Amino acid sequence: MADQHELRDKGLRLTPQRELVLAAVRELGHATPEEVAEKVRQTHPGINLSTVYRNLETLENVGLVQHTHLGHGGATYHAAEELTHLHLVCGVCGSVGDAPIDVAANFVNALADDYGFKTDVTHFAVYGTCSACFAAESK
Amino acid sequence: MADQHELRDKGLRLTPQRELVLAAVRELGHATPEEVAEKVRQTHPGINLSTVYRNLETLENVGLVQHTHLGHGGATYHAAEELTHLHLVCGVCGSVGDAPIDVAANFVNALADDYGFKTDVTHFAVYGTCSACFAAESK
DNA sequence: TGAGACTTGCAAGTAACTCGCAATTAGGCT
DNA sequence: AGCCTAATTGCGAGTTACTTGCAAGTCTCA
Repeated sequence: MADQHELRDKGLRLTPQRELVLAAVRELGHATPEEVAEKVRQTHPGINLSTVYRNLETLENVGLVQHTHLGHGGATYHAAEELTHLHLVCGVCGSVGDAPIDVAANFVNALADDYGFKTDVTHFAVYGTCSACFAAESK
Repeated sequence: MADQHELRDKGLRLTPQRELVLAAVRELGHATPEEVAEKVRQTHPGINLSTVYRNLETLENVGLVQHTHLGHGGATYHAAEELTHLHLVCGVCGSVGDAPIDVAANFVNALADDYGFKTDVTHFAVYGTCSACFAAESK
């Protein structure tokens, strides 16, 4: 029942929709609001898209999920506990790879030291060309 | 007249709209399509927004401009020759700072060595909190 | 100068959210 | 256990930021 309490603990009401949205985000890893809605509809067909949007926002406010910009405009949501990696988005094939935050540690520190800028590397994706596409491209 | 040839050289037709869009991007540094349109309207009031979008796309295809995602969904355009810096977007105040690409060199290399991922650091903004907001936040 | 391809302007269309509001429902209280 | 109030949901309309189809206009090259 820890699952029921984490929402209550944050001062949120425990509604089926809310639980399902959170569960969907966790299960999907990273997903657009649309994908979350689709997932939730498997068990709760009537859920409205705006409810999904509002719940994602609410859950984000209390720190249970976070969104990341992977490009093209739309945001994708992650469970907060999974946000331990950064996203490598390939501009050619569109794939999204992961890399541990550590690889960016130097970069983050440099920005902090030189510009006082406190970087959240997970919020935006890192754009480039993945190894597969790079190999294909340069052939 | 080099200005007229650079478009022709790329195999593009030289239309007033096209020139003005390119000039606007250069003058504005970084701008949304909407801002480009507004700028162009100062000298060419009738220009249509879709013409701006299409020209930005065309100019991007031939490498004269590039777009960057600064968050919130919209893209901003830059003249290709100005893309020598990365963008530090503050999530609190929304300001966009610049930093030379060099600070990311280590990071880019690490990604290349460990993941074969060829990063284009200028394409996506770097998200975080600027020094001013960080100071204000932690008070 | 003339033909043909490329461009533009315009209007309608689409995608992805956002907002207002009435009906519903969770939770604390008694 | 039942009630009351505020939070939440569903729904429809509205908004924002582009995208697309097409006819009319314009640039190039021969």
